[in-house]
Amino acid sequence: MLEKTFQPEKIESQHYDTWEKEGNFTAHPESAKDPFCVMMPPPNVTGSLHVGHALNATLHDVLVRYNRMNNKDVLWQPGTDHAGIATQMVVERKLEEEGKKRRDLGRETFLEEVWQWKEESGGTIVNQLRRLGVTPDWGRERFTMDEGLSKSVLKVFVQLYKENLIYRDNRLVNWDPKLQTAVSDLEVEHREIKGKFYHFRYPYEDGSGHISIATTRPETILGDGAVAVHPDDERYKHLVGKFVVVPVADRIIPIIADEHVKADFGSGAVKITAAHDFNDFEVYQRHKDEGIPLINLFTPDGKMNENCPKDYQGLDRFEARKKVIADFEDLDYLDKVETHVNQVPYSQRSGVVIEPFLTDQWYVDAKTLAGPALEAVKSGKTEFVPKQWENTYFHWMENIQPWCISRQLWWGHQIPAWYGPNGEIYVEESEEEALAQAREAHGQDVVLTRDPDVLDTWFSSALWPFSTLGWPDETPELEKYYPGDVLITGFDIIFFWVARMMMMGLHFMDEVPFKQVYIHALVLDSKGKKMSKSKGNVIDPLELVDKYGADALRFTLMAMAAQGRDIRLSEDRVEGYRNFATKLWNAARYCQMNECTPDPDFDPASVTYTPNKWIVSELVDTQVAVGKALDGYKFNDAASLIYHFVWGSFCDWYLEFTKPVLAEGKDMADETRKTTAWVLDQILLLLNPFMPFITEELYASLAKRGADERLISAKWPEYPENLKQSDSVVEMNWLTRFISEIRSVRADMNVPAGAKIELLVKDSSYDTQGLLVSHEEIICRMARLRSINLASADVPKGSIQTVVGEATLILPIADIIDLDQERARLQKEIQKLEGDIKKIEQKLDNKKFVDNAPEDVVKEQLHRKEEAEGVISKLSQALKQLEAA
RNA sequence: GGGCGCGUAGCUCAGUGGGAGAGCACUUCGGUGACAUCGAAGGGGUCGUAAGUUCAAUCCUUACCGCGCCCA
Repeated sequence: MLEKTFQPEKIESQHYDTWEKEGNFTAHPESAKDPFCVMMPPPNVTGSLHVGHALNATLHDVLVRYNRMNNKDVLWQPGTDHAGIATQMVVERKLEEEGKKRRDLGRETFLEEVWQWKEESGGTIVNQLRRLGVTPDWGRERFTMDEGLSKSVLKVFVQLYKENLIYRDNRLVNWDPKLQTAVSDLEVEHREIKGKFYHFRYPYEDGSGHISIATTRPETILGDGAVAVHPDDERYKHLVGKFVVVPVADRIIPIIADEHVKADFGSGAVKITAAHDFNDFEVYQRHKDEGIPLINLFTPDGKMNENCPKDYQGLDRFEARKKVIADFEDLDYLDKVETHVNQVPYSQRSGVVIEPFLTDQWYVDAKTLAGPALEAVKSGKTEFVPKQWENTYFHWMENIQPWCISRQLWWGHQIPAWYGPNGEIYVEESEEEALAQAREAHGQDVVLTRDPDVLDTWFSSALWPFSTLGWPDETPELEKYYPGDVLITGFDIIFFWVARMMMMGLHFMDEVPFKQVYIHALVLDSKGKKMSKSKGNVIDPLELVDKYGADALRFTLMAMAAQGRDIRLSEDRVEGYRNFATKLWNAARYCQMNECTPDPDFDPASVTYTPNKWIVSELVDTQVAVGKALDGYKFNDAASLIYHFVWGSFCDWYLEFTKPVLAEGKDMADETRKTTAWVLDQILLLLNPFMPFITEELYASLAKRGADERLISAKWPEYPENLKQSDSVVEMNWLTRFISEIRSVRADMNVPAGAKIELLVKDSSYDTQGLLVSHEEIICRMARLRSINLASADVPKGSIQTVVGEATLILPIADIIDLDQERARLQKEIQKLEGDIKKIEQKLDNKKFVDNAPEDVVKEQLHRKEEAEGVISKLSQALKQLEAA
């Protein structure tokens, strides 16, 4: 016998181990089955599981289990990425605690430390994922730094270089002075900061006066190369071509005209510091010939360098700012200071203010690669779900910038570029090849130095859809599983990852990496705020698993995964779906107690008892709708359909219908037992992708099955068409309405819940009388009646009356009820119906409605009107009798 | 500033060109051989505002108000 409640913690790990041990997660490239392939977005190897991962993994798992049951050869490719910056930071911090510094250890020793850390701690998130019951092919787990993937990275880099799609360039990058590396545009967070707007005066070289400029970054004045004004600005037109002296820096710079200057902002004159501002750099490029210097002021760690006046050198950039202001004030060139809100770039990685910095870096010609990637989505080869995300993708791709792929780190794929004695570059997959090339060029052996930088982590992630399948080797996996079916991820990495996989996939495989991209929600806290450690509103998915079970968490996430809307997760919902699991568990317990055991020879098409026919029909409807929902990634619809079928149709009604039959061993008892058992089995099948643990446990508990017969390897049910019997649906709809109506008036009239009362039925049709006979026991039991009798024209005084269809229901309980209350109830009911009729009549009186609306809509309104009038007439009669009493 | 999305019951959210829905919360009743992590019944909404299209708008269009996110 099953326990009274479901205790997830007792069975979860055991089932998981069994599934895995039996090889259920394994892909079979050699099999003849059609493939279904999804790629896990590789989490950071430093990461630990948050709710976003839980949502992503559950979405994958539901689809994966569903497709497995649909006889697909499923590959769910798992793995982690090496997270260059994050991992290096973690290990550096750990070394610091031991009093060691990265640079003291040297590159090789440091990397050994990182690898060691990865071996010990890198598996955290992967193990946490297992707690959710998700089933990727763990045997194929990959890591972006492992041998095969590193080989792919080398090949891609070299090939792109040789195709002129990777090049070296000297331009401004987002520089993180703390980490001392370039970071991606996408890793820069613009924060609105209340700062100061400093207005300074620059005197004209000829001593004829001064021009005012304003800046939020006074320290960059030391590197000013020009003052720019708008060419049409009447105030300044005559000054263009003049020179000004930059105070403190003591440099003479030109006044230039550029259309991008906003005349109405500040004084209308702006300083141009080309080496320290992206906009200024663009101005500089337009005016290179006008003698504008390009002066870099900083050292890589954000201090003032040798290009600054002596007394500035070595100062931190923020100290320098204060000093510039003070020096201007001393010289009386400080006009005024305003408070000002401006956008300040911060590094997401280190949290310090980003510095636009002029350096040599490696770039991918993203614009060229973006062409086919853009076209593939436009032509529908790859399709976003929901579709609106395509606009985000298009916008990004159409405005794509050169992709800076070099990082000044040690942890990552070291760039395969070697520099010769004359600074010439050899890009090859190995040092030997580079040396050979150099030997050829020089006619003798030369010493080469390898570029010390590593590649952006996303460079290797971009190759994930084919590098994990063995590329560049021509493997059976690559042949079978590329392109993948669907990529499931959050919108926040459309740029980082999706776009780049599209570019690389198309360039190297000549085919899109996946046919669909399902963009899922962000998981927010219950107040709609992003979860973050600093806000302290992080919900730990594993705590929820401990408290409510993995199934409850999974089901909650699926029930809330409506397309195009973020998820506000609250514990109440998880608790609610835990209750759902308990409900199912107890329904199974009922089946077990009543010996409803699955019969392999049972044919659901053969049932004759109407409730059995009905539940089978309802099940068929549910199965069809769930399949449709899943095929369209409507996970919330699928979850809700199963929920309502199980709780509403099966538990609340069907099992109650079976009670009289089973308790008293009626003719239909055997059929009903088999039907109940069969439907429960079908529920377990349909629910399995969502709640794998409880369903697997119940499946094993409810029948003797083969040793390896498990839901994880079962077939998704499909039913023949003849299982649906709509006459049973009509009949059961009548029955549930009939029972509900009696319950409702009983409660309204405060009839004690335990009181068994008599029911009289008047004006019933021949059909209804038949139904009353067939379902007498069920009605009596569920509506708590003593007896059901047909009434003559005389209604006992002081009865409650109500209407179902053509029949009037009479509950003669004058001794229990309050007649005034009953009068009021009837009046209220009549009023409501009259209101309905009025609305309908308004429509029907409108000639345009009758002429234009589809015929069935008009008919329906007529029908509704007649029905309401029928009920009113009966209720009015009841009211009259009451008045007479 | 540009783009996208969202305003539906107290809360969290589904949904639809033709009778407003769910879960939770709330109220009343219930200790009945599956289940109190439960059952039965009930209250509660001019579907953000205004105009337009339509026979008909919560749904389509436009504007506005409020909120969120992304990009500059």
